[in-house]
Amino acid sequence: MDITKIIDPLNDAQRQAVSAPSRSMLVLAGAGSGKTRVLVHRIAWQIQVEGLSPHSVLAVTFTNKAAREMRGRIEDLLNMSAHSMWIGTFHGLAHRLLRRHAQQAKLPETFQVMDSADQLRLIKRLLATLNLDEKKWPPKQIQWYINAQKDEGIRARHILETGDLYQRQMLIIYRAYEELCERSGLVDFAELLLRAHELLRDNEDVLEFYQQRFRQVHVDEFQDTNTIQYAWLRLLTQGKDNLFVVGDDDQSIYGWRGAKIENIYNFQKHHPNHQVIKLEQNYRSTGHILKAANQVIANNDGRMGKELWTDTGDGDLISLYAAFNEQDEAYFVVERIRAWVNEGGARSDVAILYRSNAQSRQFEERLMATGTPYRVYGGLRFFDRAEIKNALAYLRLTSNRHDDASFERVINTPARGIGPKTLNDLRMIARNRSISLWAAAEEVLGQGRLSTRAANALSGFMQLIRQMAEQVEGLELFEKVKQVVEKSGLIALYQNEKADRGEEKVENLEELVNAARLFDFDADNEENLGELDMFLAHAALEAGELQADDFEDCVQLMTLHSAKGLEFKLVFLVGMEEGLFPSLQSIEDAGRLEEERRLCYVGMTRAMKQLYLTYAESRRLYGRDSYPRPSRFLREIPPEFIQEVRMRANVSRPVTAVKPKAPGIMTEGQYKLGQRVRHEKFGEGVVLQMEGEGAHERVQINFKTAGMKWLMLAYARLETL
DNA sequence: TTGTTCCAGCTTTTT
DNA sequence: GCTGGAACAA
Repeated sequence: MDITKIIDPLNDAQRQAVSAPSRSMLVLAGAGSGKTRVLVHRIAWQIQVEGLSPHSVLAVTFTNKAAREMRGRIEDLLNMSAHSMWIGTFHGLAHRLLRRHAQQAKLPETFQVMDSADQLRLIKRLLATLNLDEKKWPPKQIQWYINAQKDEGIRARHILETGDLYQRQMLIIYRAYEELCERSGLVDFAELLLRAHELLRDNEDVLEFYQQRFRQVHVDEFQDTNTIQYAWLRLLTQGKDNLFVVGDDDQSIYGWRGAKIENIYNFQKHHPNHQVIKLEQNYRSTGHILKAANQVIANNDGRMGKELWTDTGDGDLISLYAAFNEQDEAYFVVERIRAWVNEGGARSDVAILYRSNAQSRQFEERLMATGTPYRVYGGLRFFDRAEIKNALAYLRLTSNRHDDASFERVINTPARGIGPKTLNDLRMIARNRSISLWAAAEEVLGQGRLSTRAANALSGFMQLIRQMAEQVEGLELFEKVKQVVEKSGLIALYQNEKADRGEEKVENLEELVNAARLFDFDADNEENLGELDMFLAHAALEAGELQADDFEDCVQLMTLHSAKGLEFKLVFLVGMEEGLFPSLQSIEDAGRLEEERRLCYVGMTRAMKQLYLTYAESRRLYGRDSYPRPSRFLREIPPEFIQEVRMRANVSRPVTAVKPKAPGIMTEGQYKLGQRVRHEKFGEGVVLQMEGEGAHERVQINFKTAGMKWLMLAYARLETL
């Protein structure tokens, strides 16, 4: 047995965590301290050294990506398939449990998972049937309310009626919502977790089975768990002392969506026999970056206490740039990126991180103007697109006719003359009789109380669904999808769409067929689902990153939230201004301000080599000019770690002066065309072209050995020969 | 059924 | 100041 592979790459603290005897364990893993590595090696250790069966392993993450990575790394390390281990997201694993025990979970075998967009639509529909005004009862707010209740494990029947009108109305809606989901066999994301918890709580045999099976339970990003997730973990590990959690209280940035940092403290209370191990050695960033980040986060109260360190030296100072306005900020950042690339850096090693998505535009424009490839994270995901959802709705209906959400979605897409009036009638009947819309439609048609036109349209639609279901029977999955996409008329609909995006939608539908072809169906899956239902669940649970240009060398643009867990050699943390970061909404509340500070900590610790902080002295926000003060987080960084960058030659450059300059040949300035120069790194070369002026002046040089390069004059430190 | 106009709202996001 | 959604008109 070769355990050196498992143990050797670890430092002392990591090794201690990995090789500790089975017990409750809390690993406080600072940013870049090898958190995933510890988790992966811990599991490998237990299997190889302690003889744990892979079958007895449960490992839970938050994202599909993290789950995939963990599985992959375990397989690499152990050189075996991790097939029999339960490694997945909370939602994915809850889904699996519910499929296996649908009956005991009091769910129909055919239940379908809906994503948040589906949920929102369902709520809007519900409001209509309840005759409630969306203005007075915003659907978003209702969605938030319902999910918040579920995250806390609270059902409508647990809520006591109070005199509060708002509360009472919410309760009425929550009740009706539960009823509707029940009837349609629909399960939202929060419901997956809550149901799974109830399943274990209320069925002793099921609980015992899984308690026996999962001898070791591992959790990633524990600081992000919410109440019900932790309760679920506790049930599974009750009385077993076998819960191994990894997390970082300083990186808890999802409090606003129900994550309970308190779970870390409660873990210690609930597991008196637990051990805490801190991972503080950082393998990512330079000393200056870490020291600055430590100082910032030290301003928070009630931390578990952790200080990152590195033995690889201090590195460069952190650069601070005070931009004239947001355009100047973008100009500066992009020029720096170009200098980085000119000096041989990869664009994919560079990230621009911002607090809110709206900030990306300025940078995109500059990047575009300079022809710098970039990629913005956090756009629409593949399975979130309307055309894809429509196709899936048709597929769902062929599989389960009583899926009301899907029924409503496509009953008039493409338009077939079934208007709101007919639909409303159906809704009323369905609601009064507690049946599905499909059943209501059948009934109405049987009674013949619709106008001929409406009746024809409706029966035409139902006929179409029945026909599709029949035709598709027995076909391969991708054939099914292909048939449905065509027969439903969706392709034709989008082909005729004159707007430029019609073509793209058709392509996306083709891509869906392709996704179905590539779908890796596990025939003896533990959920005993058919291939189609499995595919549908996959679509809901995994929204799918769709960037095909992953391979292109791109500058990365994303919010601070989506940057968590990633690392880049060169990081720009932009918009460091009061009101933006920390955001206006968080400034008043001490708790939320601390979360912003953690976000700042997360952002800073993404940087490996160089960190730039920028803010604008004036910024156009919501149509008016604002003159924000620099972020308080800047003041929390000791000045000795910061170097101020002043790139502007003339301080009061007019706003509009920052235009992309056409590359032209200029002979001004210090250098002349054909001038021979020497560069520290690239050696000797000849100046071929020049552009820009003042601090933005750049020259193109053909180096003897390093080839053609564009260099920023201000930084290149060229020596004339 | 489609196109236009008007108006509120405006962090962060995974499943 | 822009955007998305809803209301309204043709």
